[in-house]
Amino acid sequence: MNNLTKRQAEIFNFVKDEIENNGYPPTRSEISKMFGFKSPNAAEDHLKALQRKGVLDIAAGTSRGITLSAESTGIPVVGLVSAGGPILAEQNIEKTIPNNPGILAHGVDFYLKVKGDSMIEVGIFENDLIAINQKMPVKVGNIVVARINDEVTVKTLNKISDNLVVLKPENSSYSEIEINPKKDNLVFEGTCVGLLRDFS
Amino acid sequence: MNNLTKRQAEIFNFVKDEIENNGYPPTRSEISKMFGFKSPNAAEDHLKALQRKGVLDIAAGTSRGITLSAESTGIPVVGLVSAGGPILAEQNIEKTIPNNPGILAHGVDFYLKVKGDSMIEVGIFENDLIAINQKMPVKVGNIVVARINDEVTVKTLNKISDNLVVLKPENSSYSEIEINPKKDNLVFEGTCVGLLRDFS
DNA sequence: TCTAATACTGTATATAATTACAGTTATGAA
DNA sequence: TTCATAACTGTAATTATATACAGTATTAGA
Repeated sequence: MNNLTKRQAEIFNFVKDEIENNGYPPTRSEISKMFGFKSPNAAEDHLKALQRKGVLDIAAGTSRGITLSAESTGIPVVGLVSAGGPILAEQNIEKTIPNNPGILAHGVDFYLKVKGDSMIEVGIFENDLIAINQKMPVKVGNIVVARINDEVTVKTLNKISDNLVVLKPENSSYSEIEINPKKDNLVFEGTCVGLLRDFS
Repeated sequence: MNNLTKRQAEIFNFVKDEIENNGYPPTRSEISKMFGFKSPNAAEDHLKALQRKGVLDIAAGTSRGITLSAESTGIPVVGLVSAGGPILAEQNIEKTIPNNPGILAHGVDFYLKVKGDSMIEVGIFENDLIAINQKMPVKVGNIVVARINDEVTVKTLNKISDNLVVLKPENSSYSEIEINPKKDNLVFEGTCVGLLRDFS
């Protein structure tokens, strides 16, 4: 998010949660009640700040006229880039697509656009979007997004130990990748929790 | 929907669209303005009727406190059943999942849970949910949901003419299905516009 | 045929909600 | 130090909104 203060982030998250849980945005009073403000103007000030910072849109003279701005809504879609740096860096984000809570069993932190055919035997095809959860512990048997020396790849995790990690492509014409995490720089970016394909 | 009158359906759809487009529900005045009512009470009456019929929930004393009820939100997921009757009949609906406008390029009328392996070569696997659009014209080359004499199947449409329709499984161990629409009862239930897979 | 439900108009009012203005205190940057 | 920003309190006013009550005309079902 766009350098919100801690407090602003709290307010923002409350607004977001209220929209998600209630189906409509909160009023200034409801925000104030939640945070113990004695004046609705405290909430008003925060909303204005959040609007200034571009994460909220506020319709004037409209009760509950708060919406999340385009930037703050949506889940980023990143390409399978080989470059270094954080996978969610701005320059990697191709677009964002609306959040869809409740469709997949696990939370989705970002979507990764698949390149290549190394996973076709489990039905992951080029240009599919795979939904990635960054917080789940990586587990043998799961499909993971791994970064090996700044190269990002999607494979099934087949073995994980102190000095050997085995990543298995799901395509019999490719061979397994063996990594020694002590020698090579290996980072797990997340676990694949879903797949989205758009036929068009 | 639950036997709404034509007018009630119009109001309902307006409320639904407003929530989708604005991010928050309309007021009675806004509804009245839209439909040309000279009294906000006309809207109030309709909302009460929609609440009585179970398609809306209304929070008392709350501005814009309108939410779509669980039944009226969400897209149905149906199993690939062989039984006759409409595919979206209540007994076929396994569950509903939240609507996710904007993720797929085309509208989704329902999701179909895939059985079998006849489409694995295009990455459609057993238990995948394929997103179906019922309104798009069926086109050669697209993946379609077809009902042949009360049996529902998912295949690529390879040829369509007055007396021959060819459906092609995307798995080399299966053979093409040739249907004479004049002899066999063939109905296209829709076109596959997306795919959703939950790894869990 | 009677009755309930539908689909409104018209009026009115309490209250829900936005939002401006005037302050206070604390903090970090110029 | 000075100034802008953040994070509030407190008050108040306008307006946005929900919602009741009293009607009327039409339609659909029992």
